Parts: sequence; C-alpha cells; structure tokens
Amino acid sequence: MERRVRVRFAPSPTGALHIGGVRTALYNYLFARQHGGDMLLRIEDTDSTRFVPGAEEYILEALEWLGIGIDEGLRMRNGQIEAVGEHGPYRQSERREIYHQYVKQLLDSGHAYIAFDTPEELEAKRAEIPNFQYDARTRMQMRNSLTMPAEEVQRLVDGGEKYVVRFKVEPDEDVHVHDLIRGEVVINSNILDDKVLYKSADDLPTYHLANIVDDHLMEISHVIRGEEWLPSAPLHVLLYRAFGWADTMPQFAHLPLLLKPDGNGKLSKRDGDRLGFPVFPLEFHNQKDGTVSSGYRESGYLPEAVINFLALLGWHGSGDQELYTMDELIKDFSLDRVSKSGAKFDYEKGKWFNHQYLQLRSNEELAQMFWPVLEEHLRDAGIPVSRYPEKETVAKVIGLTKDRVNFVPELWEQTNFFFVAPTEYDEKSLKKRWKEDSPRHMTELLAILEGVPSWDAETLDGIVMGWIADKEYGVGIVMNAFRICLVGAARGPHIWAITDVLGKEETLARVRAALNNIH
RNA sequence: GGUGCUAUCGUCUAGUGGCCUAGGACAACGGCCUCUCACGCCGUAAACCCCGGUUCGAGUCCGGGUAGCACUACCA
Repeated sequence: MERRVRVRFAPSPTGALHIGGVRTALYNYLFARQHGGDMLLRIEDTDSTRFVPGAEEYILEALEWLGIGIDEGLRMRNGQIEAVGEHGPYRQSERREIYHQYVKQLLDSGHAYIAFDTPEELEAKRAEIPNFQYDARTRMQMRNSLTMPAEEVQRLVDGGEKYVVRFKVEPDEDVHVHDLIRGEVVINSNILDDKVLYKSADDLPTYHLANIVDDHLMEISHVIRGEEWLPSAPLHVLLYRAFGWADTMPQFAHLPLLLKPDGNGKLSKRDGDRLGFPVFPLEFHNQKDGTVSSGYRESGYLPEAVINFLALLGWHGSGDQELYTMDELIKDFSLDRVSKSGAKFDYEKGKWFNHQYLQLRSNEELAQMFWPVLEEHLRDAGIPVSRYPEKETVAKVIGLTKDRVNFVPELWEQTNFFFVAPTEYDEKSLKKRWKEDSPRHMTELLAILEGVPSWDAETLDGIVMGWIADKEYGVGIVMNAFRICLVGAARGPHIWAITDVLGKEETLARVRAALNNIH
C-alpha cells in the first residue's frame, strides 16, 4: 500500500529564516505538490533560551511571500497566523504532555535513563578527558539511574533535582540509514553518544525526541532536510525502533548545503553582510540582539526569481531548461536529480534570474513597485509634489528602460533624467561627444525644433535627419550633443523616445540650458 | 582528534562504460546591431583532484591517497 505523501518543514524560531532553510522548504513543497500530498509546517521551539520574538511570524510571512503554500500546521493568512489540521498543536512548546508520555515509554522499556550530571560536571569531564563522550563506555561512571539505587533516583526527582533523560544507545551495532539522495549510509552505534532526549529544567524535550515523536504522530512519510542532519540520522533510526515504529519510519533525504560564494564553509548571515547581498528572504529586525538583516524582498527581488534561483541551486531539471515557473518546478522536480555536493551560493546568477522575471512583469506593475523609490528620489531632488510625473508616464519610461536593469530600485539610475533635468554634464561624455561645433549645431537645432509642425518621433526624425543631411553634418556628432543636452550624458534610450516623454517645451528648455552651461 | 558525506570549466551543473575532439547556464572576453549607454544576437576562452586497478575501452566501476564540508551540546 502506498503511503500518502506528507512532508514537513520544521524551523526553529531563533531568528530570520536562512536562505538555505528556504530552499529546504521549497524542495519539501515541490515534493508534496508533485505527489499530491501534504506540506506541513511545524515550529520546533524546544530551546526556550534561543527563542526570538517575531521569528515565527517572519518565517510564515516569508513562505507566504514566496508562494510556498502550507496545507497543514501553521501558516500566514492575511497577516494572521492560523493553525489548520488534525495533528496539532503544531508548536512543540505546546506539546509537552504528549512528550511526557513518550519519555515515560522509553524509560519504562529500558531504552532511556535518567541522568543527574550537571552541565558543569559534564564540562569538567570533557576538560579532563579528551574526546569524552557520554555513551556505553562511560555511562556507568556517571550519576544516573543506571548507577544509582532506584529509591535514590526517585528521591532526587521528587525533590526537584534537575535531571535529563538520555537515550541508551546499544554499542557495536551498524546502523543503516537509507537516504533517497545518497543511498545507504552506515554508521556504527559506538560513535553515537547517549543523546539527551528531555530536560526537566524547562520540561521540554530536545530536538531528537520531539522530532521523532511529532513526525510519527503527524504521519510524515518523507523527511527532507539539510545535510547537517545526516550524522544524527542513525540516532533517529534507533529512536524509531525503540518506539516500535520502524515499519512506518519516514524515508530520509538529506540535501546538500549552501556554501559561501568565496572561500570555504557553510553560507552564513555574516557572508551576506560582508559580500553585500541578502541571505534572508525578508528584511528582519531582530528584537533580541537589535540587528537588522537585509532581505531579498526589500532588495527588489521578485519572489518567482528567488524560487527559480534557489530551485536550481543543488537540483537540475530533466533537460536544459533554466527558467521555471512554480508549476513547472512541481511537474519536473525529482529527488534523484538533487546534487550530492554542496553548492556555492552564486549571487550573480540570482541577479540574472531577477532580470529575466522583471522583463515578464508589465510596465504598470513595475511602475507601481517603483513609485515609492521614485518618490523618495524626487523629494531628495527637491521636486515639488505638483510636478511629480503621471503614473502613465512612469510606466512608459519603465517600458523604455526595464531591459537594462536587474532590480526595480535600479530603475532610478536609468530613468532619473526623465524626471529631473540635468544640472551637470558627464565629463567623459563631453570630452568624447561635445565638439567645437556642437554649440552652433545645437543653436541651429533649437530653431528647427521650435518650428516643427508636430512633436511625434517620426516627424522629428524626418526633419532633423533631413537637416543634418543637408548641412552634411555628422549624425553621430549632432545626435550625441543633443543627447547630452537632454540626458546630461551619452547614455539612455533612443533619442526620439526621450523627446516624446519630455515634450516640446522641456526639450527646448534643456537645449537652451545646456547652451548656457556647457563651456 | 573521531565519524560521515562529497569531489567535472571561476560559479551552478549535464554526463549512470563507447553517442565526450566533455554539453548547457551565469560571470569574463570579442564581434554584430547602433546617435549613446544598455538590452539582444553571434562567437571565444575555460573543467573530468591525484595514483593505481577492472575492461578491448573509464569523467563514468573498484581501491588507496588528497582536499573540502558537515557532525561531534541539557542548539536546532
């Protein structure tokens, strides 16, 4: 019998959602959708000391922005967090009673034991003995229910002594983990330590226990997570067995890591700050440490570009296709086309993806996105609100320039001269394009433009080109000088597209101004 | 240190024993287009970590090195 595909993304609310985590969420989502299964979101907040306020909202909002839909568990709807599904609660901190029962099961069956060693004692032990590990070799020398009389253990527990419950790993066993991406991975249980499963100090389980219990109870069929979990996968297998859940144990798939673009190591928040690109989907204001992290959304990225870019970092399609919509990704996704090796984060390619998706958006849509940026620049330039451009004009100008930008905010550098007349002229352009004859040419051009019967591109082109031909002037010389008058530099879209937006009056004014100001 | 994972152009990758004089994409470089700058188009350069073995034949399989990464917490 085929089991219903149910996968989960289970982040910790310890800060902004890392871009690698986003990719993990994406692959889970793609896998679920492709198989007509469910995508769950569970919050793993078993470490009360690392909780960061707002992180949960952030995670859910980021997924919503990216279009990674959640079928069950926690999700964002119209700015509100909602919980859906029959397997709740979906925050581990709200599942204490559930875990109690399973901790007890393990204790009763002899798969776990109570340990009283304090963090300080353990630290001292590690300092004293190199490579100390709490395991079959050492557990009999420690303060735990294996070495102490039952009454003594009971007395300490009843007396409120802080303790932890540790998993009793049986030695000398080869544990096999079948990984969907890497195949068979075998690890001997001797290298595993007796992991802490539960801590009485905050009455919460650790990741390992909560994770197995929840995945089982939530009927998860596939665990798709980062490679950093591969070393603990054997422990998880052992836990499933200890609980007697081996036959419904989910299948594992460990994803390759996202690496630093330069040098070595895992991509981190620091790399983003250092190299100047975001490593988080959304901007995040960390209330706990006061830091602000930049986000893809705020940097002008389109969600579909981020998705496409991330999808191809560590996975490839069945053919040469690089541009994928979410639906196409769902159709083509396959775990066996996920790479085994880590992928260096290539920010340059991310830009290219954004460029591609930017071209697909309508001018009106882009104008809408660009408007706040534009307003700010116009304010800085001292343009009165009464002289702000029409939305239609902005859209038109974007249509002329969008193919040369990667991000919406960059539109300003390409379009500023449409909205603000040049006050200075680019020196390089002047040197190369403003010749001795240019003032005379521009004076003549001014007279011609003043007398044109209509201001459309075709008429202007006919008249001006005719005049240049008559006088045997160089087209390049005249047109570039004209361009400098209007733009302030030798750049920009076609000249008649510029005059069209500027209008007759403004065009003539700029030529006159240039005649006065360029020496 | 221990354990595990990984190893093709600068980067992301294709490649599952002959189709590989190793393919695509980003970036780089050159050309075309052109009143300019871009875009676009066309093209160039650029890689199988090393050593053995198996085989008629290895980027592809095996072994050993080497390197990188991850894990090694009362964090996830």
